[in-house]
Parts: sequence; structure tokens; C-alpha cells
Amino acid sequence: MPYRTGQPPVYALKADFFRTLGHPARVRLLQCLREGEQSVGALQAALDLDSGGTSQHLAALRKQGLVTSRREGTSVYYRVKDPRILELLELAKAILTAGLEDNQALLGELADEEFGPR
Amino acid sequence: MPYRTGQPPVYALKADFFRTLGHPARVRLLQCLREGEQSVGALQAALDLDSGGTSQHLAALRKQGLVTSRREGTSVYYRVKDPRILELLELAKAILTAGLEDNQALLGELADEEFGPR
DNA sequence: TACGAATCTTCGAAGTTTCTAAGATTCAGA
DNA sequence: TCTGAATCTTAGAAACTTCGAAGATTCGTA
Repeated sequence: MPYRTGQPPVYALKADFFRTLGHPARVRLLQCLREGEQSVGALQAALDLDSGGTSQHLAALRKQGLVTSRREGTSVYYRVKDPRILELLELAKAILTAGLEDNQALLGELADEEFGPR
Repeated sequence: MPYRTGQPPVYALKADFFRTLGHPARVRLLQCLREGEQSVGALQAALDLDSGGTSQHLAALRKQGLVTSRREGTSVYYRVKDPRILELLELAKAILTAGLEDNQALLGELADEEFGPR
């Protein structure tokens, strides 16, 4: 029996989810985590961010439930929580690529017109 | 022979793409377009937005290449450009749902602790 | 307990996005 | 050409996000 409280509608949750993905540093962080867990230090070095910024962006990803963390001594290791998140990034790339190819084709047509259409 | 100019890196394009999806009104617009093209007027009525807001959000989707439009008389009809965009929304929903179920389970555990762990 | 390393938090300034309201444009029909 | 309907654009204020610097926390070891 689900406890229905005044919940935000699904489209708002989706928008929050996408907004979290909508920052270059966070996209890069997730991509660094493709091959498995990484420490904050390693991520920081790989992306050339400062310590504060790295933590802030990781916190945003954590708050949205995209990554989980585990502490070991003084290091904290992050991993992508659901592998489908990486699928999502792939799908986005495919869509983006198709879009860019369309533009490329359009540019080609424009160039042809220089030499007279028909 | 690809013309390499100073292009923005792929992760920045991806972030822009996700940022465009990161607004509730735009998620809803795309969902309204699931079943095929719709006029601006129909979308506006369905989502209960004002005319300015509808145009602004549609313009954002158009600029990112997520939708295309076609004019017929005084009406303009929009459609989703690449069906994979709808797949992407579905995938996001699945990831989100899984995350919420995890939280639900966690809440359950917390409730159990009331009656004594171990 | 004192220290150093790693990570996280906070704060205000700067930058970006969204909202609201008003007006501009485009088209079809009289 | 005038009118009305549909859509688009603009501009400024409000709301939100990010950046950068500084300091706080946590942990392991001496």
C-alpha cells in the first residue's frame, strides 16, 4: 500500500535528474567512473579540478542518487550507482551525433547552392 | 575530410543537451509530442501555459535540435526529431524509478529498527 | 594528543536561466 | 487593405546555479 503524500509530479523529477546531468564537470565525472570506482583524489587529478569543486559536483550527483560512495581510510571512492546511467550517456551521444550529421549535410547543401541549384 | 575548427568538447555538448531537458515544461512538451505532431495551440492548452512561455520553451528545444516545426496557415506544428529522444525519457524514468524503490526499501529498514535491530 | 592528508562545507560575488508582461510578426479571409 | 487568430520576440526583474577562496572535518599514525 503506497503511502501517497504530496509528491512532486514525475516530470519534475525527470527535469531535476536531467538538470543534474547538465553540467560539463558532472558529465566528465560520470565518464571517469565508467570503468569502475575511483577515489576523489584520482577524479580531481583526472579532470584538473580543485578539491572544493570536485566535492560540490560529486555531492550534486550523490544527492540525485547517480553515484554512491564508500570510505576507506582517508579516501572516499565513488561509483556509478546504476549502469543504465552510462547507457543514457551513450544514447545522448548517439542522438547528438545524428543531429550534428544532419547539420553537416545541410551545410553541404548550402555549399552546393553556390554553384546554382536545380 | 572533417574541417576541424575550435569545437567545443563532446562533454560540453552533452551537458547542453541535458540542460535543455532539465526543465519540467520542456519534459512535458516532449511527452505531449510522443504520439505525433501537435500545434502550438494544442500544446499550450494541454500544459496550461501562456503563449510566450510555450514559444520560449519550444524555441529552446528547437535550438538544441530536439524538435522540428512546420507551418500550415497560421498554425505551427511541432514534432520530436529523433525517436530515440523518447527512449531517453523512458530510460530516465526507469533509472529514477529504481532509485525511488531503493529509498523506499531504506525507509522500510529504518522503520524496522524502531522495533529493535540485531 | 598533535600532525598531515584527503575530503567536505560554507560564503558571497558573478553568471545564467526563468518568469511576466507587453508588443511585434505572420497569415487568411473579408 | 483591414482585422483577428496564432505564434514569436523582447526586456527587465526575480530566482537559481556556479565559481573561488577559505576554513572545517575525518581519519590514520606518531
